[in-house]
Amino acid sequence: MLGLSTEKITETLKILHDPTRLLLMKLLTEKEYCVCELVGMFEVSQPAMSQHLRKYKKAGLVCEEKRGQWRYYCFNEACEQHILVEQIIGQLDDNDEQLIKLRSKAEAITC
Amino acid sequence: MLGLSTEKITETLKILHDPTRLLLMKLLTEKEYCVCELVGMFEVSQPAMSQHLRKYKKAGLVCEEKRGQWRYYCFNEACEQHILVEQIIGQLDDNDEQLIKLRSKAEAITC
DNA sequence: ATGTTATATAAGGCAATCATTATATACTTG
DNA sequence: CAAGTATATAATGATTGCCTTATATAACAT
Repeated sequence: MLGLSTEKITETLKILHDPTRLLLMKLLTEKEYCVCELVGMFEVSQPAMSQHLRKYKKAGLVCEEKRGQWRYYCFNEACEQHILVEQIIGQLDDNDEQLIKLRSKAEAITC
Repeated sequence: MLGLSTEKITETLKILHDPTRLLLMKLLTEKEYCVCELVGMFEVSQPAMSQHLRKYKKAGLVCEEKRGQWRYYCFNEACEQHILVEQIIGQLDDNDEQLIKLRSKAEAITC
């Protein structure tokens, strides 16, 4: 086991220490979402969501796919930090109220 | 497995996203240190170290023991977030240069 | 081509974080 | 008790982070 550098770990924790980004990452490990869905689910502004996603992208945490006028994001399972990320979100209570609400909202959204 | 709340996880990540506090936590899981040792090892000011330790303490991450004029700190293995913390520091490369330097400095310090 | 929708980027403001300087507390030693 | 050492706390200032507003880009529809 080689392990990660201090810098890589702190970079990852800086990204996931935000509640929106922590829950968002949990969802992105389960399936892909397009930006407009995420904006609706989290009730944040479109630029705010876009900036959250940019942080993930800069750290290599997500895959991005453009289809039509939409961009879909999901967790990049091949990233260097994938075990760390999986362990962190694995600590989340699966019955977390916010998570349940987010998932139910997702179903109601059509971009 | 119950899991932790979003707030508890983000609180913990906020504490460990700082490189000094990440490495420091790694050391505190191995053995106890007094504040003056830590100040010498990390080459930070005494108040800065004291404030780092206060953050740990506020989050319940450390045990504190006063012996003589020294205060010794170590990881609180009974804390709610102990698995999360152990997983995060478990990702650290054990041969991390900074870690090796810190440990060798520790031996040279006598308060 | 024009308008509309989806998304990104840039610029600005406010709040949180981190280190520093200064001061306080508490124990120890003479 | 006075001086010294270890530690904590408070106040200030600089930096960073996150959101907002405004604007740009790109795909699609008419």
